Amino acid sequence: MRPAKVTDQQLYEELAGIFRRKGYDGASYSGIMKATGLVKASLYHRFPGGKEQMVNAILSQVDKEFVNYVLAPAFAEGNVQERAKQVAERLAEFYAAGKRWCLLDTLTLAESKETMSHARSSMEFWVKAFARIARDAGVPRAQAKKRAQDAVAAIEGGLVASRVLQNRGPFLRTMAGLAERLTVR
Amino acid sequence: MRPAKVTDQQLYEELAGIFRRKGYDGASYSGIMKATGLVKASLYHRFPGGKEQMVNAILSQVDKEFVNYVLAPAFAEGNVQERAKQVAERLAEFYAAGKRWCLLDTLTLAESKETMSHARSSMEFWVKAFARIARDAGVPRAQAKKRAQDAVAAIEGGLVASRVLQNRGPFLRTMAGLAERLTVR
DNA sequence: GTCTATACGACGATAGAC
DNA sequence: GTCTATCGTCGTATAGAC
Repeated sequence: MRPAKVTDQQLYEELAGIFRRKGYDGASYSGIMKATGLVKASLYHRFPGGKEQMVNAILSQVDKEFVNYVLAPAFAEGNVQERAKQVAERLAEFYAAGKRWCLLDTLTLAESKETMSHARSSMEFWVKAFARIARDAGVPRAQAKKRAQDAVAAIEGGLVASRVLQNRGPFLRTMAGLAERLTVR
Repeated sequence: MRPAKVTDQQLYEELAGIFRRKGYDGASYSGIMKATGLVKASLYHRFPGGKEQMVNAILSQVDKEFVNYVLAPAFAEGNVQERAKQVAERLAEFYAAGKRWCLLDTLTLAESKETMSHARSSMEFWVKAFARIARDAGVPRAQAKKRAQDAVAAIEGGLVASRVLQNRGPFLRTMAGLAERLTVR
């Protein structure tokens, strides 16, 4: 068995980049081949299920990154305000200050049931993390969940508006106000 | 010249539906043919420029609807609160209470320059309408624009979150809070 | 204005050599 | 694990009859 040209990690990152920018249908094999340096047959060797499997692998990978890094402070010990701010910082980092779109947005136009349900789980976990912060700040349970959903929505919207308006302001302001909207009042 | 099977209006609505749900690359001619009842050659007769032209026509059509109906109250006479609420109502109607996605989101993954710049103009006009409401409510100019951008972002995000979570709550709450976020404080 | 027919490249997918 | 070669299907586009 020949040496791998690219590690799984490298491959995942390239693939995530493509699908993030182009969406499911816009991500063609010719584009994926160019980005990864692998030919089609090699890609099918690694992902016998084709694009569908690539997308699921990517979502799982991004889930890990979100759980273990981006959202981790939400479940940590310590001052709630600090934790909220740390999550906001890591989100800004993750989305490259608004220059990267969100896979949960770009992939959910394709009508694959598996992808849809995977994306839903991912976003629900995200909501849970935000709700945890809100509750730790003293917000009642029912209200905390709504607040968390609205905060996630604000981030997604910030990314869309920043993309369409070609102005990162909306995303950056959402990040700046995140801690307050989750914890205050 | 034969009678048209479908009017421009009907055609635009079907096309808008397809592109809204599938995005640019996901909207195939086979799907468009099924939805419109016209064969490929007939579609090329009406839109010699193919999908690209369809998209531009749709965006122009939707612009008209937004300017003349959805956003019209923003530039009307009368109580600001009332006008803001009316816009919110019409937006909820336009997006079918969160069941329809936004073309400005789904079309801006394709990298057509013309489409991107059209989408940007559309969203900028939207921002202007919201800013007008905010200013009429006494918000200073510079702050009004940011507030307007953030409100548009909140709506886009509400739509994305509602789609991914399969729960219209986020979109509906955004609509419910729209008038206040534009006019109060 | 709509249709049938046709062309062709791109795309998704597989077989088999190294 | 990667490659070349190949294949059928689908997406895009046009020509010409009615």
